[in-house]
Amino acid sequence: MDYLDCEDEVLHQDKIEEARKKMMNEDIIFDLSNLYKVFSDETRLRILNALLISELCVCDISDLLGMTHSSISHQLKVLREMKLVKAKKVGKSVYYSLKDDHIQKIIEIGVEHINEKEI
Amino acid sequence: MDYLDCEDEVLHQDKIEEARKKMMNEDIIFDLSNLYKVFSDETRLRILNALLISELCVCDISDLLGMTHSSISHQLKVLREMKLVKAKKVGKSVYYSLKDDHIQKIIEIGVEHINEKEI
DNA sequence: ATTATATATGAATATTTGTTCATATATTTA
DNA sequence: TAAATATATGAACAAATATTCATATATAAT
Repeated sequence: MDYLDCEDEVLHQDKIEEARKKMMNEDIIFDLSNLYKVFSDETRLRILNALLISELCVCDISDLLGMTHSSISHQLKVLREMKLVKAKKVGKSVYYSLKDDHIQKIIEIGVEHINEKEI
Repeated sequence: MDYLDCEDEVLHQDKIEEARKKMMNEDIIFDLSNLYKVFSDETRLRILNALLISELCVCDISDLLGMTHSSISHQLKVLREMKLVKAKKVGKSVYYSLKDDHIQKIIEIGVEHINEKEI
């Protein structure tokens, strides 16, 4: 059904071709979307924010955020799978900390954008 | 029900307090989560990626991504609301372009993280 | 004025996802 | 060894969200 299509004269074939050539490949887009998905949840952002300040065990995080251990543990699993945090087991406790400093940078740029937006 | 709680000895009150003091406020966390939500969808990332290369009308983007105008238009609305793109109407067409350069930075850091992860 | 085209949008649907609940596992203590 | 504690996880449920479909609006062309 060509009601979906625009007249040829409307399309900018040169621009479309240029974009087609220069765009990132689909695998990277997929990975990127999954990475940002991690930052799109308030609970995970709060966990990352807390770990940016101090290494913490699951109990600490639950207490700090006022949420159940289960909920926190599920989210920590997501963060582990995305290689954003690392876990260190000591006795019955598991201590979590950030794995690299991209996290801080990503959050900083986000904050910048939000602050500029308000102007 | 205190089965949710840890023994007091397990909690690190000093660290918890420090984190509580230094953490970003909830409004910013909320705004941040909404910003990253935009980047968490492949279609929106592809649109942003295309606009990073060239200004394009809705028809161009639909053609480039092989998706319906409706779908693209819905996503462009999200991008407009988050002030990530701007629209310029010329005749029947609407040309979209990026609103600021945080977008490029956010994507770049994301790509960096993904590349390092694979090592 | 009427028709066609480009874009926008509300509603419905299907999928994804965060939390809860129940339970499992691992470690420590009695 | 048995009981208690810290964490992890599968399944169920509820909420959020991307696309489709139908339709509306705005501009241009006839």
